[in-house]
Amino acid sequence: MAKSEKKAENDFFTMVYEVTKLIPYGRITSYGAIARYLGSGKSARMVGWALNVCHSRTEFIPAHRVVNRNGLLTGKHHFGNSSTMQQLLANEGIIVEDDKIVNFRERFWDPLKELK
DNA sequence: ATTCTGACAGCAA
DNA sequence: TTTGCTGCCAGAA
Repeated sequence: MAKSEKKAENDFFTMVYEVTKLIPYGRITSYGAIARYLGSGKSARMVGWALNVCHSRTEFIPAHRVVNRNGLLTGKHHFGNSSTMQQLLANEGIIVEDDKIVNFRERFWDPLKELK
Protein backbone atom coordinates (compact mmCIF):
# COMPACT_ATOMS: atom_id res chain seq x y z
CA MET A 1 0.00 0.00 0.00
CA ALA A 2 1.11 3.43 0.73
CA LYS A 3 4.25 4.37 2.52
CA SER A 4 2.39 3.54 5.69
CA GLU A 5 3.58 0.04 5.03
CA LYS A 6 6.79 -0.82 6.71
CA LYS A 7 9.88 -1.39 4.67
CA ALA A 8 9.99 -4.52 2.57
CA GLU A 9 11.42 -7.72 3.96
CA ASN A 10 14.23 -7.14 1.54
CA ASP A 11 15.37 -4.31 3.69
CA PHE A 12 19.08 -4.35 4.26
CA PHE A 13 18.62 -4.48 7.99
CA THR A 14 16.26 -7.44 7.79
CA MET A 15 18.71 -9.24 5.55
CA VAL A 16 21.36 -8.83 8.19
CA TYR A 17 19.06 -10.27 10.82
CA GLU A 18 18.19 -13.21 8.61
CA VAL A 19 21.81 -14.08 8.00
CA THR A 20 22.69 -13.54 11.62
CA LYS A 21 19.96 -15.90 12.73
CA LEU A 22 21.28 -18.47 10.26
CA ILE A 23 24.59 -18.62 12.00
CA PRO A 24 24.92 -22.16 13.40
CA TYR A 25 25.35 -22.78 17.09
CA GLY A 26 28.91 -22.42 18.21
CA ARG A 27 29.85 -20.53 15.07
CA ILE A 28 30.64 -16.89 14.36
CA THR A 29 31.05 -14.61 11.38
CA SER A 30 32.25 -11.12 10.60
CA TYR A 31 30.48 -7.94 9.59
CA GLY A 32 32.33 -7.82 6.31
CA ALA A 33 31.32 -11.38 5.47
CA ILE A 34 27.66 -10.55 5.94
CA ALA A 35 27.96 -7.27 4.07
CA ARG A 36 29.66 -9.05 1.24
CA TYR A 37 27.02 -11.75 1.21
CA LEU A 38 24.34 -9.09 0.92
CA GLY A 39 26.24 -7.60 -1.98
CA SER A 40 27.18 -4.43 -0.21
CA GLY A 41 30.74 -5.53 0.18
CA LYS A 42 32.37 -2.47 1.60
CA SER A 43 29.32 -1.50 3.60
CA ALA A 44 30.32 -3.57 6.57
CA ARG A 45 29.49 -0.58 8.74
CA MET A 46 25.85 -0.93 7.83
CA VAL A 47 25.86 -4.44 9.19
CA GLY A 48 27.02 -3.13 12.51
CA TRP A 49 24.42 -0.39 12.31
CA ALA A 50 21.72 -2.94 11.62
CA LEU A 51 22.74 -4.97 14.62
CA ASN A 52 22.79 -1.79 16.61
CA VAL A 53 19.07 -1.42 16.02
CA CYS A 54 18.49 -5.15 16.42
CA HIS A 55 17.13 -4.33 19.84
CA SER A 56 14.17 -2.85 18.00
CA ARG A 57 13.30 -6.33 16.88
CA THR A 58 11.17 -8.50 19.10
CA GLU A 59 13.09 -11.49 17.80
CA PHE A 60 16.30 -12.45 19.46
CA ILE A 61 19.28 -11.76 17.24
CA PRO A 62 22.41 -13.76 18.04
CA ALA A 63 24.49 -10.67 17.47
CA HIS A 64 27.09 -12.06 19.82
CA ARG A 65 27.99 -14.42 17.00
CA VAL A 66 28.95 -11.49 14.82
CA VAL A 67 32.30 -9.90 15.39
CA ASN A 68 34.74 -7.88 13.35
CA ARG A 69 37.17 -9.53 11.00
CA ASN A 70 39.78 -9.68 13.75
CA GLY A 71 37.52 -11.88 15.86
CA LEU A 72 37.39 -9.05 18.34
CA LEU A 73 34.24 -8.42 20.33
CA THR A 74 33.96 -4.81 19.31
CA GLY A 75 30.25 -4.63 20.08
CA LYS A 76 30.33 -6.28 23.46
CA HIS A 77 29.64 -2.94 25.03
CA HIS A 78 26.26 -2.86 23.33
CA PHE A 79 24.89 -5.89 25.10
CA GLY A 80 24.14 -3.92 28.18
CA ASN A 81 27.03 -5.32 30.10
CA SER A 82 30.53 -5.67 28.72
CA SER A 83 30.64 -9.29 29.83
CA THR A 84 27.29 -10.35 28.38
CA MET A 85 28.58 -10.99 24.87
CA GLN A 86 31.53 -12.99 26.08
CA GLN A 87 29.28 -14.92 28.40
CA LEU A 88 26.91 -15.80 25.56
CA LEU A 89 29.79 -16.99 23.41
CA ALA A 90 31.24 -19.02 26.23
CA ASN A 91 27.83 -20.57 26.68
CA GLU A 92 28.05 -21.86 23.11
CA GLY A 93 31.46 -23.30 23.58
CA ILE A 94 33.26 -20.35 22.07
CA ILE A 95 36.20 -19.33 24.14
CA VAL A 96 36.89 -15.63 24.33
CA GLU A 97 40.10 -14.32 25.70
CA ASP A 98 41.04 -10.68 25.97
CA ASP A 99 37.86 -9.78 24.05
CA LYS A 100 39.11 -11.94 21.20
CA ILE A 101 37.69 -15.22 19.95
CA VAL A 102 40.03 -18.17 20.28
CA ASN A 103 40.39 -20.31 17.16
CA PHE A 104 38.53 -17.60 15.32
CA ARG A 105 39.42 -19.03 11.94
CA GLU A 106 38.09 -22.44 12.89
CA ARG A 107 34.90 -21.01 14.32
CA PHE A 108 34.43 -18.65 11.41
CA TRP A 109 31.25 -19.23 9.44
CA ASP A 110 31.16 -17.57 6.04
CA PRO A 111 27.63 -17.11 4.58
CA LEU A 112 29.17 -16.71 1.15
CA LYS A 113 30.62 -20.16 1.38
CA GLU A 114 27.98 -21.88 3.49
CA LEU A 115 24.84 -20.33 2.04
CA LYS A 116 26.14 -20.12 -1.48
C1' DA B 1 20.32 20.89 3.44
C1' DT B 2 24.80 20.13 5.87
C1' DT B 3 27.66 17.76 9.25
C1' DC B 4 28.98 14.04 12.32
C1' DT B 5 28.89 9.69 14.06
C1' DG B 6 28.85 4.62 13.91
C1' DA B 7 28.91 -3.03 16.62
C1' DC B 8 33.90 -2.24 9.95
C1' DA B 9 37.41 -3.08 6.46
C1' DG B 10 41.26 -2.01 3.48
C1' DC B 11 45.38 0.25 2.42
C1' DA B 12 49.41 3.49 3.24
C1' DA B 13 53.23 5.05 5.99
C1' DT C 1 54.25 -4.78 13.41
C1' DT C 2 51.18 -0.89 14.74
C1' DT C 3 48.96 3.36 13.81
C1' DG C 4 46.16 6.38 11.08
C1' DC C 5 43.27 7.81 7.19
C1' DT C 6 39.82 6.80 3.84
C1' DG C 7 35.60 4.67 1.89
C1' DC C 8 31.26 2.91 2.52
C1' DC C 9 25.73 3.67 3.69
C1' DA C 10 22.31 5.19 6.80
C1' DG C 11 20.36 7.83 10.50
C1' DA C 12 20.36 11.64 14.02
C1' DA C 13 21.15 16.66 15.26
